Amino acid sequence: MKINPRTYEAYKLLHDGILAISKAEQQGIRVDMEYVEAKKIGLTRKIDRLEDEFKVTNFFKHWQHTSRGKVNIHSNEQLAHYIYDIKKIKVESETDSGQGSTNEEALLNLNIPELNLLLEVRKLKKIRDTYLDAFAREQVNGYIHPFFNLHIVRTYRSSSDSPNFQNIPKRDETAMQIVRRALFPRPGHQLIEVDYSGIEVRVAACYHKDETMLKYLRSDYDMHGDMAAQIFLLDKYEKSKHYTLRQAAKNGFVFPEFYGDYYGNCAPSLACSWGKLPNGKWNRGEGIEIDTSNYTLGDHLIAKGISSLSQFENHIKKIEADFWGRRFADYANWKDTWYRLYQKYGYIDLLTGFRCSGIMGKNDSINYPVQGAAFHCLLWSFIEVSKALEAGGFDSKLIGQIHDSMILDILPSELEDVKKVIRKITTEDLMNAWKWLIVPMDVDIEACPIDASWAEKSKI
DNA sequence: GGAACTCGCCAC
DNA sequence: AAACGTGGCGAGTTCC
Repeated sequence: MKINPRTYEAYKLLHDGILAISKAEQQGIRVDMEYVEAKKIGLTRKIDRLEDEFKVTNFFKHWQHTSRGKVNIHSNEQLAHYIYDIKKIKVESETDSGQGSTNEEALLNLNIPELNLLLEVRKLKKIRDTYLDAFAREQVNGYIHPFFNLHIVRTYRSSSDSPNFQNIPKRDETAMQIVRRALFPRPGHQLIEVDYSGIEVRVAACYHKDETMLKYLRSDYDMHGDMAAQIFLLDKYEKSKHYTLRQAAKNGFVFPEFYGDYYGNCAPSLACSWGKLPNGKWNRGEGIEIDTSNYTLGDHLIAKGISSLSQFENHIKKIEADFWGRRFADYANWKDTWYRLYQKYGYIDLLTGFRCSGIMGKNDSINYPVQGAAFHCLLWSFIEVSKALEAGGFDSKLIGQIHDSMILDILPSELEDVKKVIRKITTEDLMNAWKWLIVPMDVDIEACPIDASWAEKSKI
């Protein structure tokens, strides 16, 4: 049987990939079990205290009083029934199945102070029961060996389990500190993480080849800064003053739009992050300062003639039209063409030789090939780094991977050499291996001090 | 008593 | 016309 060379190349990537990954899995990550056990006890104490505090509130007493059986304060079904059926509070947001929502956002919107206790308990239980328990359960002789699967995900990305090493808390400072404090390198070593910067945006550009996007990616021009200026009506974007707004533009508009979201979702979520008053006007007193004075974003937008959410939504609608109609018109055209091709043939082919078939919506057909090929850049690099470390007789080892990054356990005296090896592979060698990569690639490297936990990672 | 479901929440 | 992509996992719950 004749095999398409592209298919063979894809097969080979998974074959070499799983070999490199299995070596990392064997290596494992050290866990401080004394710390884990002590922390679990501490968290349990805190959780018990918060639960006791909750159980003497009028809110709980009424909930229990109106309930047939014994209330389980961790049952969202019971909570939703009490809030929306018994207390008859209007449902503002629903779950996928159409029930009244009890997630954090929904509960905060109810403005019931007692519920903050429940939310705090949820956070602590998540840390204890999902992360610390998993480390304790999965560790063997003080090391966990997370699995990294290449055969699960529809997009040909990876997944991880037992324990999942790809969703360790990072953004929430408290959760991050508690959980990452449990993970260590081998004695005398240090942990480092190497991640590709903006890899999905770059890989997407290799599909659509949008002229404006290529310019952004091949130069120092700042796409998110430009979008911040447009969205927040700044005369001139200045990194020192407007960095928060740049983050808001990036995470509240640009990325959601790339994933297929639209202004109807983006505008309200952008707006609520700096405080919209109940009457729909901007809150003058609070919000993000856009310069060093007390002049807030609310003040600024009102001055620019946007004083209500509906005006802001209309503003974002226009920006979206400009975003896809003018700024990234080639990109938008590619999305249409690409989806039509899927509809015609029933499958899509990735730049890395993989084929996705099955039922897909438009967003799926656009996102799958990007997500998959972006991960394959990481996987290719992971394989090459694994081979290079072995061939070079290094004692530094790969220990894991998180979609666009690799994590290593480093012998400090090898750090500089390992960094050189990695930089060459991830930038030069990858570009040479895959000619479809038409924009430069770049990696950020973060490191922990010697013998320090993974909570102490910082840019180097 | 386990499979399968919903919901919430962690990551990229 | 529709409207954010991919996972893993714990707890509660229901089904068989």
